[in-house]
Amino acid sequence: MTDLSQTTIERLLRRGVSEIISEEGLLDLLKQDRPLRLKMGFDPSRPDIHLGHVVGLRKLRQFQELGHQVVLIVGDWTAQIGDPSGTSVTRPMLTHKEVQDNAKTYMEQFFKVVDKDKTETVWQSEWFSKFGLANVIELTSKFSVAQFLAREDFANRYKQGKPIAVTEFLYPLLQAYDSVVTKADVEFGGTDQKFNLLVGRDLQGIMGQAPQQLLLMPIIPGTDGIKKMSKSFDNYVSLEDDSSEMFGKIMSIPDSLIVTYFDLLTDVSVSDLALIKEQLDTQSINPMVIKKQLARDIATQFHGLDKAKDAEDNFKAIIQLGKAPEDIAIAVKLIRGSAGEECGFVVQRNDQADVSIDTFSLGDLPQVQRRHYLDQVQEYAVREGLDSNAVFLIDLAELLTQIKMLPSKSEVRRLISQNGIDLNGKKVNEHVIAVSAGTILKIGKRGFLRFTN
RNA sequence: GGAGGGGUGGGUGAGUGGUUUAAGCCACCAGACUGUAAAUCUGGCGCCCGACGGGCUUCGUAGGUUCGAAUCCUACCCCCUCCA
Repeated sequence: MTDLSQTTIERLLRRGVSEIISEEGLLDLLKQDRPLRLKMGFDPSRPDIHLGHVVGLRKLRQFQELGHQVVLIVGDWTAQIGDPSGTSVTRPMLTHKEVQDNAKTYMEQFFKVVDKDKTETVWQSEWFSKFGLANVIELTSKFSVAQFLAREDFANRYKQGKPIAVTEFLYPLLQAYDSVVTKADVEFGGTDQKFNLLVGRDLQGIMGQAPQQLLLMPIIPGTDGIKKMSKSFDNYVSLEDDSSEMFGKIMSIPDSLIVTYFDLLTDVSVSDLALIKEQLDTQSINPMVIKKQLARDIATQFHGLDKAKDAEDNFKAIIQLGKAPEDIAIAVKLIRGSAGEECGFVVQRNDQADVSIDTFSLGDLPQVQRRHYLDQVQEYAVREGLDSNAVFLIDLAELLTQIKMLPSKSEVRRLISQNGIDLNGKKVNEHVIAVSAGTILKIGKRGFLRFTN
């Protein structure tokens, strides 16, 4: 950790950092040549980590590589209050077990990026469970309402007559106290956490500690390219996503986001970054190519190179060429009903119990209808060179809703009328169709189903 | 304790007795096109049906007035603001 060359500083304190408070203070700390205590807290009421969080985690990792120590605080206490920020509804209280489970899930993901060996994990309850009312009063007495109202979003909400819950004042205080207990040197957080982190800095000062320095990370836009990445906007890439999903989601970001993602989420060098930017600006390269590189890079970070490559192949096949994937997760086994002309089927899904369903019977149909369907079967048999015994009639509305691929029969009809369903590459235009073993059904852009016997 | 504002489809938000399955926007889905699951354009977006047509349900909850209600009345539930 002795090497503090200009390039190191540049990488550490510029890239992927939106603000440092104070930069001087932080530089001084770095020069002290001792492992710094880097505080990072999380709220175990939301166990999922997405790429938005990864920006900060990568930064932690970089500090670790210089020998510094991460102090991960499990906010099991504040989680119980539930962060009431925004106008979001008060969350239900979590049970102890839920908090435990969430924390576990969170940490599994956290250590995909951050070095576990250089991390000390502490639980808020270690100190707050002994915290009494007297402590609370003492803590609250150190700050004034005016101080809190100075915070931009509080001020705005106050002006607009929007509610501010009392606990919202308490929340930063508890978080600040964490800094005191853990003797944090630097606290990491998104820019939206600025106020909270500042309170920690102040409190440390008031309590006679050296105030922590703050490293604020930019909030990255989600896959929609507009709103910040967040689970509630459903524009996030979760670390739990499998490689194909991750790859695909990144391919769906608007082109305008490519450089930002490269910058914040990969290790491509500054010069390469400049090159990418140049290529995009001058349109000398298809953005898709670069986006694939991005998707591969990120997928590799979390799933390894092999899986990332598979994901890419998968993407090419399914999305770009519209082919059916190799392993279709849902198989529908065709079975003949007792009356011979009826058809039932068994749905077999990966990792799930088989479900047997009766679907369609010609039995009590009027003659015309009956004729029509039998003709379909005949036609299909001839076309595919099959015996008509091998051809089955399937009611798609029934099938797709039963297996919950689509939410309602109306939805199925809608898709059919919009040419959204393919049978072996041909558009389906009624909901009762003839199929045989081996038939592949494509539902919408990404749903696939395979018939077997 | 007092005064007031409000609860509408996934989100926002119009509509204050009939032409309302309820505007617009966002999100979402499909199609076309492309450079991709980007962008753009077109269409769709409560549920059900032997289905180019038909039926049933929906505006916090429960009742009521009316030929007719998201719109009026009553009760209840919930949210918010201001004053104290």
